[in-house]
Amino acid sequence: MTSAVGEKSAKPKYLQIADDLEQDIRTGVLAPAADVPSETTLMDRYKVSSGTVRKAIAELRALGLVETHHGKGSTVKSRPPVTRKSSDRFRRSHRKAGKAAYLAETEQAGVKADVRVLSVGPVAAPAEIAKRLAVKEGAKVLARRRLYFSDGTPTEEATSYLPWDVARDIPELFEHNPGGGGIYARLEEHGRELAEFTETVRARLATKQEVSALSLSPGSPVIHLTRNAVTTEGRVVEVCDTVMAADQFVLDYRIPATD
Amino acid sequence: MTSAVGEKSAKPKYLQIADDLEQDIRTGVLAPAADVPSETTLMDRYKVSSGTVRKAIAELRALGLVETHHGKGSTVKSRPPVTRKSSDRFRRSHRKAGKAAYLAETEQAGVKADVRVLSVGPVAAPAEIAKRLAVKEGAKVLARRRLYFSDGTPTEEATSYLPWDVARDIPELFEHNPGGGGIYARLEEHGRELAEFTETVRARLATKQEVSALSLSPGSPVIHLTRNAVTTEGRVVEVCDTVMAADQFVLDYRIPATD
DNA sequence: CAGTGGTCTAGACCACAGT
DNA sequence: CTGTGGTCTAGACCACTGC
Repeated sequence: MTSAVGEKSAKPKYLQIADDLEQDIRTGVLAPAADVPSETTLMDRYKVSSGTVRKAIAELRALGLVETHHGKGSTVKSRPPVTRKSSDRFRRSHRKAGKAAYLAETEQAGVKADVRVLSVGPVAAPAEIAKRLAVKEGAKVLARRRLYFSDGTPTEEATSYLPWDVARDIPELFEHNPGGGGIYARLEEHGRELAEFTETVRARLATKQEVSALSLSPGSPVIHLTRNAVTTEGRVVEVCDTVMAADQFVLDYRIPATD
Repeated sequence: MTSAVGEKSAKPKYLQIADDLEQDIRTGVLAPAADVPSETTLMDRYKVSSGTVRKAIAELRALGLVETHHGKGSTVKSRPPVTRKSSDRFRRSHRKAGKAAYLAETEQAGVKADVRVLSVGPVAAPAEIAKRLAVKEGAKVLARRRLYFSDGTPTEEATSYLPWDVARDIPELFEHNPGGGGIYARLEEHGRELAEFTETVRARLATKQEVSALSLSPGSPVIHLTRNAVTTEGRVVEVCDTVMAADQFVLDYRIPATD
């Protein structure tokens, strides 16, 4: 008897089934990308009703171990290598060499990176962005929305906001491809010397829009990163709002031990 | 008719009910800490069966809007102010003033902070910790496990690991209370001058152990932060492994624009 | 004790995928 | 078309809370 479930145990059946399947996944009996047994198969195997099997599968989905597709079934998630955002990715020397930040890092991680620019144009500044840029809420700012891919799967959605008076004078910023070194290189070429960046990191569950944009499963966590680019004059000339699939990224920071 | 659900709409009933309740929460009809209507009440109100109501409530739980307690019911989550880990929390001047890092920051956020030291003593170094400390896996290291509370609710579990030869000479590190300024102050008093910290940030869903330790709901996201403390000689004298409830923390970092 | 949520059943019907 | 998952019902019984 391979499946002894429900024998006056403390654990509910659906958790026992989920744990069984989790074992199979972790030990490799169910390899990445393999099909999880269908609901009817599991109903037979464990002598339970559909609702119980469905709850077990839902548990695995919540753990991020499987993904389910209507009409096809559930498959074990593959664990793609994580990209690493080192905190030296904004080195001026990288920009001078014509590399944008995202390329400087994904390249050394051995991942095929890809960007699709979704939109470029004026928008009304949302509240938090306006505050960071020190403009009025709803003021006209330039927004550049883009979607990043690692090895073909979307992993990150980012929107850069620039004050209109800054962006106005830099025609490349209105192009889909802002040129080598990215928008930071263009800003520095036009007299906006960058002194520092500040990043704010939050983690939360993905919204419905993010689930579809990044093709996540509902209930997946995301990292929400908001970055200010500050010039030597102390002006914030760009705010970049980024949402990343949490399982794809590890963020690294260095903090000097100042007095 | 206040509750028009199920009228050949695209949306499943359980989502319509969840959306209804979400509106009530966001508009304040259901205030924080207020009781969500009981399942039987909702079954009556919407003329649906128990399973459908339960799925709606589960949806709200997944969104982090309510929490459910067996035998009592569901209540709207209060949104406690987020603590903010500014990257200047390791300033030597704070240590000299006798403040530990966690106090230096929570104090200025107006939150009642609390620590409980769970254990202090030698352990065998886990793989990743050993690598960071440059010792052999399984080597004896000093571990200090502690649990942090904000306004009475547990929000963060942290374990510090120190190489045995470093910890050995500092008796305060074996006490539950390491004294003013925390363990970093003690390290510096004993000739380990700290030059920098490096932090690695990940986000993921909470494990079962973390769910119970931090009293989260299953499927809640956590921030997993691992910090190295590096001396001027380049030695890593402490690794701190921290798991935080994601909705309680915002991490702030400054990155100078180096060449 | 009554009222709450937690688990589970044995079906039904619908929507989607692939043959 | 068959097989898959997605929604839903109308109950049952159990476990926890608080009076």
